[in-house]
Amino acid sequence: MARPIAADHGEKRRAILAAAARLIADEGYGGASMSAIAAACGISKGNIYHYYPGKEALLFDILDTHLRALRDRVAAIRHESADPARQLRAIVTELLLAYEGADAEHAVQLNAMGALPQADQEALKSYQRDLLAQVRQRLEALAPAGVATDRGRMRALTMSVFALVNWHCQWDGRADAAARAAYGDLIARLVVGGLEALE
Amino acid sequence: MARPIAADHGEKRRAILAAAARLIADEGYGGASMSAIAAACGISKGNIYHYYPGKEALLFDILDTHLRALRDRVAAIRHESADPARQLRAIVTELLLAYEGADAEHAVQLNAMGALPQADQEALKSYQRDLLAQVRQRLEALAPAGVATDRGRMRALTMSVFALVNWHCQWDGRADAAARAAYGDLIARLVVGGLEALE
DNA sequence: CCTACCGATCGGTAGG
DNA sequence: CCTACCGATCGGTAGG
Repeated sequence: MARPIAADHGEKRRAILAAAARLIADEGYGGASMSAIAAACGISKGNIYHYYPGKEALLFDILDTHLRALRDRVAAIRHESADPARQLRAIVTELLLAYEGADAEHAVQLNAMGALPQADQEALKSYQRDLLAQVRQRLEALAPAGVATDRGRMRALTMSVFALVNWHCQWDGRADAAARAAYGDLIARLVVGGLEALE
Repeated sequence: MARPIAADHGEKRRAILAAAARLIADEGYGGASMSAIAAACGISKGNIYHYYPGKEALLFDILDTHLRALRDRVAAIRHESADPARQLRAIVTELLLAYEGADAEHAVQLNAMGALPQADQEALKSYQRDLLAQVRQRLEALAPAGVATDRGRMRALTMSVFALVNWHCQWDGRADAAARAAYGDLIARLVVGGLEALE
């Protein structure tokens, strides 16, 4: 009879993923060695290769898991208001809250995604496109008519919202949930108020 | 008699710096080898150690040169108007224009500055503080009274402006000068309009 | 014949 | 300004 998969298989896999994210965030992809990742988990380096065929697969799984979770969290928001300004605030706040406890994964996205082959990067960018669409949709509803139909400016505005959200960890990575919600509110006000000021 | 410094010493040093910035931007600090940097310059690896005592010194010089140039450019702006909104636009546009042709150095700042010892990072952050002060000063003049005296919110707003400026290369790194000026204008309008909407 | 690991070491390459 | 190397460590895999 075949031996069953160890009961802690999934748990250990998650531990490897978390340790790898932390080390790659701190040391970069090239600077984080498989040995160091293994040591951080209290296992042998060889043992990692039972869970992942190689270092690149580990990096991909970190980003795939992280970005899919972000997309799913934002897609699952039950908007309590039809007001696009409130919906925008709900989305950016949800992202800021999701980054709490995922700062390592977020840093890996910013500084190590380029280490993946182009095809893998494309697969990950589809999650990002879903997120961008959620934001752009609300911005289009909020923008003055002349701006909402300007594809170039709508792209710039959508990217600007992600700039604000994604940069937050750079200057307030240790913010608690209340501070994140307050910044989400600030971002939403800034963008909604700013949009009205565009011609 | 001591041998004079080669006529092309400075030129070669700059070539090493530019090649190192490009490779560290693309591969990360750990992934960019001294051999690869040397090969990109058409010199031997050992020759780099004639110009720099080590890899870290190279990284520091990339960032020191880049950030000092940014600070000096912004400090040298001759503001043609006393209007803080126009001054803010001039500052963010100057930064966006300075990033043109310095995308590698900018990327190194974002993804490899953490590889330096804390003391070196502090030295570099003093340039960043100068830049932040230039922006914060204008935001304080523009913000409603209740906001301008709120240190936490002023910090968040200042960091938000840098989020917008520093994130630009992520989605439009190949923008020409006109596109950069247009985005600087958009950022300034968004922030100035948004500030007025805060209580 | 399977999975789950270990200690040891592979061929190459890193920074210096 | 190069070749030739060093101690160590890299990502990845062997036998048991």
